[in-house]
Amino acid sequence: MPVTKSTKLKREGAGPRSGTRLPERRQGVTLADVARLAEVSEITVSRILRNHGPAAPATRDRVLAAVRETGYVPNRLAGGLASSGSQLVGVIVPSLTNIVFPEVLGGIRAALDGSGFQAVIGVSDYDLAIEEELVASLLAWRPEAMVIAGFDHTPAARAMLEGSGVRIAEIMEIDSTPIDLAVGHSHVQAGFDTGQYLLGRGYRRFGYVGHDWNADRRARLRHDGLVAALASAGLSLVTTQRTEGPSSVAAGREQLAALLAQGPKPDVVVFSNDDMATGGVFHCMAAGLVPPRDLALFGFNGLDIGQALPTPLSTMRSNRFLTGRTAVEMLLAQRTRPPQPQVIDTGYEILPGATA
Amino acid sequence: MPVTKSTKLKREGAGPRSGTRLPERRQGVTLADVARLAEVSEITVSRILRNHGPAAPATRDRVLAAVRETGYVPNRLAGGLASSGSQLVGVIVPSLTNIVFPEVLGGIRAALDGSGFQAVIGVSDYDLAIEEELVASLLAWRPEAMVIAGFDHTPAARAMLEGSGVRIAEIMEIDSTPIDLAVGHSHVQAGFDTGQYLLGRGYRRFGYVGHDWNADRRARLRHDGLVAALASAGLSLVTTQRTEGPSSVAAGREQLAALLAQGPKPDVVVFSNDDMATGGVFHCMAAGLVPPRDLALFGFNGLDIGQALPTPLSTMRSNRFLTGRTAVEMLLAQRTRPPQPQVIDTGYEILPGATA
DNA sequence: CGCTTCTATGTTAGCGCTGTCATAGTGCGG
DNA sequence: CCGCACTATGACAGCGCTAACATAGAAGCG
Repeated sequence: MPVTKSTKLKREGAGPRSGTRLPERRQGVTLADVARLAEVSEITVSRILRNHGPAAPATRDRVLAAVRETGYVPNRLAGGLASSGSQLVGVIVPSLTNIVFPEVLGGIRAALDGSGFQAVIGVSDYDLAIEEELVASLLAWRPEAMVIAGFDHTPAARAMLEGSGVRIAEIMEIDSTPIDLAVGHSHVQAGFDTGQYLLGRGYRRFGYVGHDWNADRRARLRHDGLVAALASAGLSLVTTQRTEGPSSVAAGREQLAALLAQGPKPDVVVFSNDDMATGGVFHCMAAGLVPPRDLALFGFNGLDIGQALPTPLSTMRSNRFLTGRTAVEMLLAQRTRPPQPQVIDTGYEILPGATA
Repeated sequence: MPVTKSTKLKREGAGPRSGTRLPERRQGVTLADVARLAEVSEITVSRILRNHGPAAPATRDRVLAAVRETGYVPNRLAGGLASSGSQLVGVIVPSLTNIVFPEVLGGIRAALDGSGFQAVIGVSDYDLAIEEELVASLLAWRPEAMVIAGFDHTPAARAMLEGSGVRIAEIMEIDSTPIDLAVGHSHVQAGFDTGQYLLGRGYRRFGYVGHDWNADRRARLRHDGLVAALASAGLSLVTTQRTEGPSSVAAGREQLAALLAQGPKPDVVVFSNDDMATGGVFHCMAAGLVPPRDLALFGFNGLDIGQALPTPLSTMRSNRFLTGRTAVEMLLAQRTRPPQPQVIDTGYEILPGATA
């Protein structure tokens, strides 16, 4: 066999590269370098590294040795371009500091595990303009699929998503019609069920403590569902308190204090989520109020922190991990969009706890 | 206005080789399509889209209109390949569910904002083998820089990082010599200072509650620093409790209960971090112990949750956001590795709180 | 023993974009 | 008017890799 077959132009020159001998781990080792060292063609190296197509054990060993010796790291940009497939899944979430999103990402990573795909994460900070930029930016990497939290997108972002042709999962809610696939649960229904549950427990004077509705539209949907449940019993919220900022334990504490300092006294307060509700529990502790005797509290999400409280929080658990995993599993199982948008309900359950 | 304009020109000639004229990629507007529509060359479109080189206003308008009409999204794989620059920064963190890492990512994103660079995040789950895979995988995208938490890497991962030639920031600790740049603070010193501080407050019978040291080596460094401070006062830990699992509020609660149920009674317990310490506070609340009167508690990190507690946690605040931001700023400011490894201390401060 | 079927490897032709150098057009001073 | 410095645009050659199509032996087979 022809040993020194230089298919392409040989790159001679006083550059930082040296002969094909010493294992000098340098940036700029290419397939051609490995192929030359192993005395095979580039495509053979490529095939062996990807476990694609047949290969003689002896050749394989020689190639792998050459890879090790040169410290070769494949260039995915080139690989993706050549095969028009990036092995990437784009993910856009509004936040990473709200623990529910890292949990979703955990599910996504679990589904991706062993698939050879990798997630590229974008964080929109609850800002649709940033989300639009992220959509463009991630689409530019030609992902095989996209996962994006929520249904709220700018028209441009929606157009890009639709026009991209890649499979799209809109997750965390199912109260609207998705572009392609929705995985999550109904927040309106969750809010409604919360109301029904608490009415069933005998509460009648409902208070609400929430955070920014513009950013967290899902929190508003739950609120609306709650109000609907109350309305169906001829009731309405007796008092409401809402911060313009994001949800946090500190905000929940402050907002409950503010709520109780003014206006009618509720017998139960529903919080926009567990972070806020945990803050509410802290306020009660500091103020000497014992839930649910003096005041009942109810959250949403079913976070670990709420369940580790001295008095476990009464709340509703959503399946974040399952949502992320299911979304990616469905996306990878069927690489083309179905004729009709699909919706998967990952559900939720009430955690009775001891605060309501 | 997602009007249904004939965005993607329908291409026929589905034959395997339809000359070099009409591209009939299933789905994908390319520069060539835009160029044809705008009646300019591809390079002109490329230059205008990148704001690179001169362009007549009329041409620019025509090109931008064509881009809009076709819904063109640049292919970054191709762009990166051609210019050998991906505009990517690889980031590897051990976890996203531990809030400190999203906070670091916040700092990284802040530094990246407006730079045109994008972060690609890998999560190692505190597993060095996974970290090694991630290093290879991220390096394959030819990032301009890498940020990685900690100094602990497999030999192979270290070799890849060193050999890649790209700038590397090892963050969150500075107790070892970095490959290139370290940004963070000394955990040994933090542990030592914790000990000194508590000794100064009069505590003498120290207990320790921790979590998995194999995964979280930095927690161990703090422990070691604490022990050193005690030793310098002729003391040692009177009792220790450690879970094999990760840190969590629930684990902290259980471990403190276990610690108090057996062996000598401490007058202060130092926790491996704020999550664990918060669990400790919860245990005290449930057990009727009032800190610091009955038992003092001390954490690490300075998380919001600890400060929102009815009794704010005594702890040490580290600057996660600053660490992430500083690391990326330094990396981008100087694109080649300095002759000597650099170390930046982002420090910490004691939050007195009210539990110790 | 001619012919099909594998297996192992190579050759060719781009993937979509950008760096580099070349080429027209333009205003302007001398 | 010529040369000069620009400005605006284009032609061309790859970046590093892989799909698709060869090719050449080695079996398999009736």
